[in-house]
Amino acid sequence: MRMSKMFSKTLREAPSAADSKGYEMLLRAGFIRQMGAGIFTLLPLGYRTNSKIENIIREEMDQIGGQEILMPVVNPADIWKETGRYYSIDKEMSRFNDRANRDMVLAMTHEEDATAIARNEIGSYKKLPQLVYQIQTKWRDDARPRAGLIRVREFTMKDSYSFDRTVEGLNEQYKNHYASYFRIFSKAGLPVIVVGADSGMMGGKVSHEYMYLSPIGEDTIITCDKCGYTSNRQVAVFQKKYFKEEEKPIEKIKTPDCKTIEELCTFLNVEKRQTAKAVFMVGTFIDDKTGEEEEKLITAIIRGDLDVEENKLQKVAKANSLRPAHEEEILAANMVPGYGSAINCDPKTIVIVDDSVKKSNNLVAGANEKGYHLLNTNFGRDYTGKVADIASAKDGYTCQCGHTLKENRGIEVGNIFQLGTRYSEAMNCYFTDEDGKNKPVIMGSYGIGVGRFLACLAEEYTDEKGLSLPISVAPYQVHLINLIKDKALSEKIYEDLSNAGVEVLFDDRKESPGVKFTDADLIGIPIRITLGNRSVKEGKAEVKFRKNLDNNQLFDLDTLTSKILESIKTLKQELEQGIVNKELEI
RNA sequence: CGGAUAGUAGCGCAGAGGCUAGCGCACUUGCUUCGGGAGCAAGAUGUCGGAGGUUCAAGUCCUCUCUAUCCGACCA
Repeated sequence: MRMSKMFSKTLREAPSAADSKGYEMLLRAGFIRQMGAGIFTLLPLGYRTNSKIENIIREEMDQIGGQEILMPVVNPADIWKETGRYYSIDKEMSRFNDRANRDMVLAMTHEEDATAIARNEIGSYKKLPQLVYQIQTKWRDDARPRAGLIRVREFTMKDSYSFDRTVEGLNEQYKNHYASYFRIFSKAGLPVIVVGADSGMMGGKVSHEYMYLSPIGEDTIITCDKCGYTSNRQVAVFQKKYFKEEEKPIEKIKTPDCKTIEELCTFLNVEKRQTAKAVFMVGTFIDDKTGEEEEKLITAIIRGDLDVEENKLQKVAKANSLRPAHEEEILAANMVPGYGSAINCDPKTIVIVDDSVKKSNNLVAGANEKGYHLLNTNFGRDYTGKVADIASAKDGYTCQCGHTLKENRGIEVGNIFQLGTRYSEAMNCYFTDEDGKNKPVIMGSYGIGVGRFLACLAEEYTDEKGLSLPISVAPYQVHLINLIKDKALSEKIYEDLSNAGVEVLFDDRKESPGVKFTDADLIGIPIRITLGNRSVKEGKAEVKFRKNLDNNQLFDLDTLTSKILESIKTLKQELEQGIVNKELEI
C-alpha cells in the first residue's frame, strides 16, 4: 500500500474524547473514527488489524471443529418470546416493527437464532456433537458507552454455539474452547487471565471470562497468588471469620444519631463485625411466559464489616434486576432506614441473610424505630430468611486457601458459558437418542469481542510515540520509508518485497523525513526499512524493529528481501513462543 | 436513567453584547529545503449544533431541543 494513496490520515493532536492511551493512538494513527456514542468506523489500517484478529480466531475455531455460519442481525421477535428474553431484557435490546407491523429485534447475541436453526437441522443423535460459529455484528443499546472501543453499542463478535448429546460432550467442547481461547489471545500477543464468572443473562451454570488486566477495565477481578484462585468479584468467594458466643437476650437501647455503622460502632464502642446491617433493594421479577413485571422489596442482612455484592444478591433473590429502595418503600414494609433490620418486618419482604450473620450472634441491629437499636439479635431466634453468601470480596480479604486476596481491574475480552438445556427446552430443540427417546440438546455458547480485543491490544502495545502491534495483528509487516530522490530504487524494493509476499506499507509521499518517521512511529508497523542517502550509497538499507527503535541494523540491498523475510520469521517465532497452551481441569 | 461539562474550520482551541469571527496544526499553489512533525510567499475553508426569543445590534443573553464527553446507575 502506498501512503500517498491511503484513505486515512494521521492526527497530530488527540481528539479530546480520547481518554486512554490506546484509544488516543487508534484515533491518531487513523485506525478508527467515531460516528456516534458507541458507534465506530474501522478505517483501512484498523480494518486490516481487525481482519487479522478474525483470521486468528477462524483458524482456532476450525481447529476445534467449528463450522462458520452467518446468522441475521435482524430477528423476528417470536424466537425471543420463546425463550422469554424478549421480556426479561430491558432497553438494551432494540425493537422495531416492520412494514407488516411484525415485532422485530436487533439481535444482541444469537442463542435464539442458533437454537432455532439447530432444532431443524439436528434430529438425531447421529448428528451430534456440532459446533457452529460466526463473526458478526451485534447491537446492544448500552446506556453508557465509553472508553473508545472498550464499551460500545455496535460491535463485532465471534460467537460459537455447541450442541451435544451428553453433559460429557458439552464438557469436551467447553474444554476445547477454554484452551482455544488462550491460544487465540496469545497468538495476537494479548496477555489474559481466566476468571470464574457469573453467567448473567445467559442463564447457564458454569462460565469463565477472559480478562485483560488494565486499570481502565470496568470489571473487578479477585485473585490469589498462592492457590491460583481467580474470579470476577461478582461471584468471588472468600473465607469469613465467625465469632460465635453464648446467645444473650435481646435488648432495646437508645442510639440517637446512629444512622451508619460507623456512628453506631463509635457510640456503642463495638466492632463492625458485632453488628448486622440491613440493605434495602427493590427487585424486578419478570415472568418469562407473559412478560408481566412485579416489584418486590428485598432486605439483605449482612454483618457490619462486610458489603453486599449486588450481583450475588440478585441471583439468590432470582430477580431480573435490582435497584436501591426508596425510603417510602422501606417504611411501607415496617422498617426504618438507618435503624433497619428484618425483625418484625412485613412478611411479604424477601429477607436474604448472609451466612456471616447466621454464623455470628449477639449482633447489634436496627430496632425499626428511629433512634433505637437492638443488642444481641440472633438469626433464627429473632428473625428468619434465606441464608446465602451475598458478601463482596475485597482486596486484603482471606482466600479459602488461607492466603491474602488481591483485587485488580480487568476488561472482559471473551467468555464461555455452559448453557445446558435452558434454550433447547424453551425452544423445543430435541433430538432422538439411540434409545428412541427425545432429549433436549445440551448447549454451550462462547464469545469473543473482536473490537474490544483490538482495543486491548492497543492498550497493551502503545508507547509515547504510538502503537507497536505484534506482527500477527499489525496492519502491515513492513514499513518502507523512502528518503532518497532515486524513485526507481525504492519502487523496485517495494515491488520485490510485495512479490515475495511481504505486506508493505510504502511511504512514497513528498513529505519531510521528520513527518515520515513520526507517522511510522505512530502507526507502528513492526519492521521499518529506511532508504536514505547515507546507507544507500554503501549499498545498504537501514532496518529497525518498532518495538526497539534504538537498534539500527544495516542490510545489503542485494539480499534485502530475503533478509526481511527472515526478520518476519523471527518476529513470528518470538510470538509463537509466547503461545499459551492451558487446559481446563474439571 | 440521574448528576456534571461541552458543542465555533479536518484536529486542538480563542472570542463572554458592537460593525468583515480568529489562532496553531492540517489543506491548496509556487519557490527553496530534504535523516526526526522545514522555510518563505500566496490562497481556500465556517449555516458559531438546531429552533424560538430578548435587543437598534446575538457566536456572546434567555427558553426549548439535539448531540457528544465524563461521573454514577446499568451492562455479555
